[in-house]
Amino acid sequence: MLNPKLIRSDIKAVAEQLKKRSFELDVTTLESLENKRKACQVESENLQSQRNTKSKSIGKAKASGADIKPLLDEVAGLGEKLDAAKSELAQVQQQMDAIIMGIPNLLHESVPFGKDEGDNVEIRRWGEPKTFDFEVKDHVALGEKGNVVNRWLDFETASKLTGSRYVVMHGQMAKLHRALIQFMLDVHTNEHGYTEVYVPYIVNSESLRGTGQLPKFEEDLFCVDKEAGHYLIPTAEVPVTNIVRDEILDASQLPLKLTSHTPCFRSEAGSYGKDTRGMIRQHQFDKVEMVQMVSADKAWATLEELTLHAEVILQKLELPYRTVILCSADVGFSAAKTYDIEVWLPGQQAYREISSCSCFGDFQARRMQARWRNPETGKPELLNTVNGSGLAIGRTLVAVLENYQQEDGSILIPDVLKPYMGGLEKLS
RNA sequence: GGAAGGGUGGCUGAGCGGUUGAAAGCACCAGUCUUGAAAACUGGCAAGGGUUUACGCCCUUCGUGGGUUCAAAUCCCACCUCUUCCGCCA
Repeated sequence: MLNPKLIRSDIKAVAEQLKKRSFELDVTTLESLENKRKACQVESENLQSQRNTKSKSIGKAKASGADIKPLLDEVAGLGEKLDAAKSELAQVQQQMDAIIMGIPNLLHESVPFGKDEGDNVEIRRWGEPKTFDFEVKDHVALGEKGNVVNRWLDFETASKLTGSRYVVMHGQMAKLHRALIQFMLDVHTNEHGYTEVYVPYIVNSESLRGTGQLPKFEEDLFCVDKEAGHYLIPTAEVPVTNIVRDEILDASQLPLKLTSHTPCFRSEAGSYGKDTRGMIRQHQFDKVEMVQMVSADKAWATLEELTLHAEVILQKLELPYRTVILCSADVGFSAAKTYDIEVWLPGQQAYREISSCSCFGDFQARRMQARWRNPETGKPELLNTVNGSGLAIGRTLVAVLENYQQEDGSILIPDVLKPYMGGLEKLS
């Protein structure tokens, strides 16, 4: 949520900035609502104030034994007028809130302008895509060996159990998947200073509002209980970030660096034809997430730092990747700036997103009322939130399979994962 | 699932129809004392919003939403949530 004061005081500038992400702000509607709001609020506060003083004087009169009847007569019609004014104000405010909650975050000035994802800009590259002297297979082909009770990657059985876009993993493949999780959590907690957290995989709608998934993107979510407003998490970002909702942190608690492994659930509505083959786009996938809550002055540096934390994982796994900055058309609703990290997939001969690291400024914090107390002023200030995948487990598994494949279809285990695989050298 | 008791400011915790936005304590900030620190003492200290050039003035907020009343932290109803006990069960 943008600062309502900013919208009020300089709506033209806000509208201008939003144009960069092709968002048309309805300035006329907003301005007229704002005028109405002002009038309504002054009106209802005046009435409220009148009633308060009169009620107080009744109390005093009663205490001193005076006759309160004339005073009661004075207040007679006030209540109804007040109710009317209040409900009008509430209506106006509701309309404004609905608009304001639907406005995306302002982009950081360093975000390049673009029309679509093709305009994202590569900013660095690490590692060389390996050349193979045999015909490479993609992960689906590599995972095919075996049968219904031991196939490495079994999409058919998963669709029997549930439907499309799920997977069953068996044996060493399931273990490798788990090894990746352990490895990433260990790196982030031991080397990058994050604290591991375990969180619910189902959250309420307030949490989803806090991080910005609701009200605008409900169709992307799996709802498990409409009445209770409970949804499966689309990312650990939601429960982890909302830990600080309605809290005022002490300066000594910053930066708050949390990491969490969770499954993620996405309906993938609107991506019907996309990535239907294999594990790239699933309704359920695991992810290790990094989240940092920091003071405003640290936000941008934190984004750089956190992005490197994600890159370190790929470096340790010796997987070639590149980092791109998302252009204005591709940055998500709540983010002010986003780096995507794309890993090289020999099976696709392409770099594919494996992590997305974003700085949200105070956009999420304002929705969540997540603050910290600045000792210099003694006043609470909104936190800034930064988060990123470190990394998506399923896609990392795909990358390991495809990059470490051998001609005979076996898979070498990356050195850093061997300790997690009981010293195993390769999957075969 | 049944029973009982709670949810109040950054935290602990009083208040249970009317100068209570809310006692007290802790924490925090400033000062006195001290070579310095601690202790002690003195003072300050909620958040959000409106309005004003400004001092200020005003409104809202005691889990959430309704209701009663001129007036609600305080009474009534519903819901959420926490604790304890019983039952059931990973």
